[in-house]
Amino acid sequence: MTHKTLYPTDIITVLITLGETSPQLMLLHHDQNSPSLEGNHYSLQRSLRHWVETLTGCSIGYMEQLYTFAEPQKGGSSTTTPHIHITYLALTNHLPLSCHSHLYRHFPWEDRRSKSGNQQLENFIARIRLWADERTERQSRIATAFGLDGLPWDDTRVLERYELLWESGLVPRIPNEHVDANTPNLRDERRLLATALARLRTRIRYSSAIFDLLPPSFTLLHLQQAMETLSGRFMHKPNFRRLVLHQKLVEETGRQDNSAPGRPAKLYRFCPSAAASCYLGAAFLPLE
Amino acid sequence: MTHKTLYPTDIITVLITLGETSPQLMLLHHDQNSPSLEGNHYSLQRSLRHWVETLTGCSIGYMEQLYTFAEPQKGGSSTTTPHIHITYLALTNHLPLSCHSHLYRHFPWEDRRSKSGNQQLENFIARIRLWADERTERQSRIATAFGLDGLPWDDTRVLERYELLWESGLVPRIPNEHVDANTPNLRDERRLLATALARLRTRIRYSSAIFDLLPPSFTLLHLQQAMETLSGRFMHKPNFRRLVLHQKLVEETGRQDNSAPGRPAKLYRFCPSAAASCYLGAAFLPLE
DNA sequence: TATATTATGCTCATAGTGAGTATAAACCTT
DNA sequence: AAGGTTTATACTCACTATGAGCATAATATA
Repeated sequence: MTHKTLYPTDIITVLITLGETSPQLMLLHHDQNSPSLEGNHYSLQRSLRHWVETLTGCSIGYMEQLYTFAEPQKGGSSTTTPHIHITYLALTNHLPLSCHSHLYRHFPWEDRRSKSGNQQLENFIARIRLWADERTERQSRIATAFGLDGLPWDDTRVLERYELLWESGLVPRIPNEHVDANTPNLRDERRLLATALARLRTRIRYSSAIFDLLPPSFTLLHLQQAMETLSGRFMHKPNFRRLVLHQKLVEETGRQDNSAPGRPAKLYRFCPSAAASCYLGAAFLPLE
Repeated sequence: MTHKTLYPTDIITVLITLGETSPQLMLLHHDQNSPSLEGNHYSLQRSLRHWVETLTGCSIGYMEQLYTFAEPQKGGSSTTTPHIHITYLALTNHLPLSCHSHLYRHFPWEDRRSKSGNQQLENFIARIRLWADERTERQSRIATAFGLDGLPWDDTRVLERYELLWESGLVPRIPNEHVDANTPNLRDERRLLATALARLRTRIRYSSAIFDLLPPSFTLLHLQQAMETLSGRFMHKPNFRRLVLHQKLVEETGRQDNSAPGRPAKLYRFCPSAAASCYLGAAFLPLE
């Protein structure tokens, strides 16, 4: 019997909450100092969920495995056994702790609602086209990633965009700052965050995951703004309402929200019975 | 400095080809006996691709990481350090080796084209409803997974279906046979295969991955039958043609296919320029 | 009472889809 | 050579979802 190859492995959870204008995130690093988790994939996610919940005091809704990253150990050559980072995405509607950070601070160009984000994006596109030069391979990657040459902007292509910016040197290759103090030793942490944002945007589009980021009752505008914050795009209000109501995704609570000016909005609650075939990927307003 | 937690880790590649009536698969197990791979996630997939290609003599098209499974080591309790299996999905249009197996042999109920598959599914549904009893939690999982109570059949929910069948005991919990001789020691290998089939069906629906399973030139019927084989459903021929041609996914080669009886069909080739916003998830015929 | 502000409801043109039918081009049989 | 079989390809029609914009309702405030 030969020896098994042993890799240093840790588990990183990207915990997402909804902020005012940006998704908030918190990284939780499960490693050798943490209590050991159950050992099979059925129970691993369950016990990881419990560990995160007790550590942060929040209640996690949607959770899924994101990606497994491998990176060379510090100082080692590229063929020494790499570090393994198994990463998870978790959503919560309330986080008692406050040591989290704005996701769009790391990716301002992913927020197409803001003037500054659009300007930075425009700047990037101009410069990355120079980098691409005449190479058609690069040009077509750029076109699909950034929605050029008649192709539409796809908010879920976060990772493609980040990789192109990284390759072209438009974002610094070695980050000199970290998300928070107890950050894991992932060399390029933004790659993980880009993966998380991409997955998140896919999930809120094709599943009812958005409701795990909202309080139990909400107005349709709250729901719309949550979608807008996460997708980084504005939506058409009447069409968004039609989209949600037509699918019977929500039901009236009978109460109203009087905190805002104007006509008070009805409060709704999520209707899980219609969640199976949920689709919220329409009703976006055109960009620029 | 504390010790890092070390896990025995291997990499399993699920290599998929197109057979006559079923997807074919081959599992490739990269472990301590294999040459070591490059250590970061950029190069890991690249060197894994190269390793698989030289080992099998095929040329891999689409490739992506699937999922990372953890399972307790044999004989160990549930809290000892688990085995880690990092798994990848890879597609090829030609495999010189012949030691592969029919995917639907493991999941006959996933092939809705065959009489026997439909009958087994019907049988399963009847029996799993008894298992669910009055528990609404289980009932709703069953309804979305199997497309009951007015919900549509979703061919990508392979894993949900397999998990329900596993939990209810309708498929044996400990498999007594293996896919091939040099199979990895994954306790429940069918779970990996179900994950692979689910991902595969999603990819051919929303990307141009199907063309990596076809030869360079093909008729529209070849293309349709490839989609039918992988999704396990029949499609509406005129509508499928319209779907493909309208998106300009293919272009004529000028040649014809005279091997089949009847009017000869035009041979087409894939048109990568239109691949960015590829969608082949329509034109399915109704079931039953 | 008038006005601002927001919620909610409605219309209309268009594109995509499901379902079915009609024609075209090959071969085979007699 | 004529007619039939088989498959490819083209077309029609109804319906639904969507994009875009407009109209009305209900509250607060001046």
